[in-house]
Amino acid sequence: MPHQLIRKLEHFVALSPSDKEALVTIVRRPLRNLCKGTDIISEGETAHFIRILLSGWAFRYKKLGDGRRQILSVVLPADICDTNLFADIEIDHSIIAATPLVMVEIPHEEINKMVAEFPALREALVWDLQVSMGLLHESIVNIGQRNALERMANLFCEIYVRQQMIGIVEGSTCHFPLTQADLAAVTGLSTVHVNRTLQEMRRRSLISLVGKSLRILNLPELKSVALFNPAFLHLSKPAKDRAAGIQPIINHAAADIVAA
Amino acid sequence: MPHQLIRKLEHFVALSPSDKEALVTIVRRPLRNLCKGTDIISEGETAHFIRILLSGWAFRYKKLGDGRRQILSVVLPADICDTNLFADIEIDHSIIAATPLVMVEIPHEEINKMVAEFPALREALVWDLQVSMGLLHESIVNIGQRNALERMANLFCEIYVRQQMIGIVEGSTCHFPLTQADLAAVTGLSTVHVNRTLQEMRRRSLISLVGKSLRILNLPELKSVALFNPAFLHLSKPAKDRAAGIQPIINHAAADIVAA
DNA sequence: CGTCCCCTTGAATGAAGTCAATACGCGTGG
DNA sequence: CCACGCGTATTGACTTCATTCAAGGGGACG
Repeated sequence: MPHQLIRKLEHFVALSPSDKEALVTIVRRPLRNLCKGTDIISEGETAHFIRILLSGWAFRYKKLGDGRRQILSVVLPADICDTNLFADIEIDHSIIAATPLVMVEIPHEEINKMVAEFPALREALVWDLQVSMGLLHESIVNIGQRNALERMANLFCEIYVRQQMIGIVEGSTCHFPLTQADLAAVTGLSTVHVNRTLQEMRRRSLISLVGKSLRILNLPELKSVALFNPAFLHLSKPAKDRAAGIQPIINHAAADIVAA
Repeated sequence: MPHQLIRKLEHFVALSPSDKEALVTIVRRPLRNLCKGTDIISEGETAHFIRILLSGWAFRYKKLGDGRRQILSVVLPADICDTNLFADIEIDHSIIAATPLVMVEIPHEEINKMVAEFPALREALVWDLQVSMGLLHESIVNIGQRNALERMANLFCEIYVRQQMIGIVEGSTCHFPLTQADLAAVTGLSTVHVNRTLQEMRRRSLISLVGKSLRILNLPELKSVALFNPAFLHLSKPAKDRAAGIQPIINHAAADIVAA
């Protein structure tokens, strides 16, 4: 499982074997298994550790006083649930398991020890946090400016590319366990309209979504419909590093991701 | 000017006189004056320092390929423009001066030196960053779930409370230099609908907005219409500290803010 | 005095929401 | 093996909220 985390972080910063070793070591601890629907963190709690998702999906969300709910972002395997990496802090939102999931909890003091010894890992984690913020930015633009079709297209692009970063897509197909009601809560649309928009996307042969499996039928067209912009992935700097020959293998992977 | 920054940070963490002194010292450097409409940072640039707004307002925004623009957040005096405090990183959005403004640029190395010597300041800055993320969360909920009236009401609450935190409101009145077109770009509405919603708010005697001045006529009602939730301000922990008697003066100020 | 920007207004249009009924699996248990 | 229930997906008809288009008004400023 830590392979996915390593794979993701290597998109940001080159990691030495000892960096990776440190990462594997710190993740080797009791796992927590949660059922779908369980709260991982609730608004108002104080986090004393960072939680890393090893498998399964989760939702970061907030509720309005009258019960309306908005999903802020989708948390995928190898993602860090907490927005503060190095210190205890109270959180302003909740996270709930969208599927059964496995995670580890690492106390801040251990993270701090680790990054003190392995500066590349600090850099990688900070970079990862910037990507999380970038996702929030994209989400605001998405909901504020894009119409239903563009919004959904953009979401599918985002999820697909993020899964590509951790190496769990197979060709044009990836896992996608969300219901239409989930999609509605992510995009700020109604379930009915999500349903109709999905039909429109199928009619246009952009995607197929059966069971829990998403297949991108026409990625260039999907990206174009979505006005998709992968800038939030913050890949360029390490892409440059790699272009200089530091990590040719990853370079190739990054090229896949940013390519149209 | 640094008073406002100190005042804001004291809402998060108690600062000693030497902490404050360090803050004043680091801010004492050449000021940059920018005209309204000038870009402070553009998407794709790499930030080598953090920029602190001393006076004036700015917009954090992203553009879609076809020109549509969404404002991600409003940057107020005493706010930090950059989302990465301690290291150079490429940014995924732009910031533009919404009014004429004054700011300082502090190299990351100096910030790092400062927080190494004054840990309370590190804690305060990290806390401030969490509030920025909280604002993004609120913004997603706002645009995704609230209707036009609720959205605008929420925005006015947010701006009012944030200005209260830096001590620049006078009674129920505060500065508000945005045009209706700006409001539209923040809320994801059209300018026409912003105009009509403002009329509705005036009709209901919630606010008055003349010139560049916002007056809250009925704060409880405005908060209730907005389903306003100040949790994103992350005030509770230090509020508890202060309740323990550490900083009675600020305690009082915090009480003002969180009070209905 | 004209120009530009911002605000305001009306009318028509359109995108998305709501309501309500129906259909489809799928697992459970009789 | 079938009946039942439950969550999820689909559909139609209608409503509503918000956008678009277009025009007019007011004030600041050169």
